[in-house]
Amino acid sequence: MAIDRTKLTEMARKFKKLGRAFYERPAIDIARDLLGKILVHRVGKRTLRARIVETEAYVGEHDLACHASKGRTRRTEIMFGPGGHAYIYLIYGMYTMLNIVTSKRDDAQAVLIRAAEPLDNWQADLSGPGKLARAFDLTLAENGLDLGGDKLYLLDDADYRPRIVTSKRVGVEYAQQWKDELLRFCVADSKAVSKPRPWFTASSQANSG
DNA sequence: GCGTCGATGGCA
DNA sequence: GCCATCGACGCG
Repeated sequence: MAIDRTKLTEMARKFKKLGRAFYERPAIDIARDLLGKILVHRVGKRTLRARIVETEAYVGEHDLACHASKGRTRRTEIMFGPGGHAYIYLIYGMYTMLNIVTSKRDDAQAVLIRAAEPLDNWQADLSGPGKLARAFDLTLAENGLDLGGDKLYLLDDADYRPRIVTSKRVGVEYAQQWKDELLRFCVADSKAVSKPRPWFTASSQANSG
């Protein structure tokens, strides 16, 4: 059968790999913009793909929830580098968290990828940062990967315009005044968003399906 | 459905 | 001694 040239051109326009210009902006903007984007990890013969539906912004050294607020250490060094790299760290001795380093060199900001909807008929539960990183086979060995490469990267989906809900970040009770900042971003009504779901109150969540 | 608890290891 | 978590367990 003949190659559908029109369709290929359309796909190329719609699903462009995100590059330097996208990443070298503030984390708060990128956290919003990443909703609906497609995360890709090529591991062996497999290509794992999912649509991002939940993120959190960690906005710099002054943000007490941001690891960079501890200053430059071996762990946080990657955050102080240029945007467009993966910051992956171990938490609770058994889970890794995938973050996207944003902004420019010496401005340590990042976006945590918290949940996604699997694509390509991939049956996986990606509703939570630990589950997502595990399913995507992301370990400390992938820390620092350049998202401009062909191993781990993000694709735009130019026509996807989700409705967005903001809420407080999860698990940062220690961060004093920063714990209540609305820096968590979710695709409204996506079933893949992790708990607590920001669009339900405690009681309505108990009464729903 | 909801609260509580413990696993488990890098890092400062 | 902390953790940007998760799943198992007990409750009534």
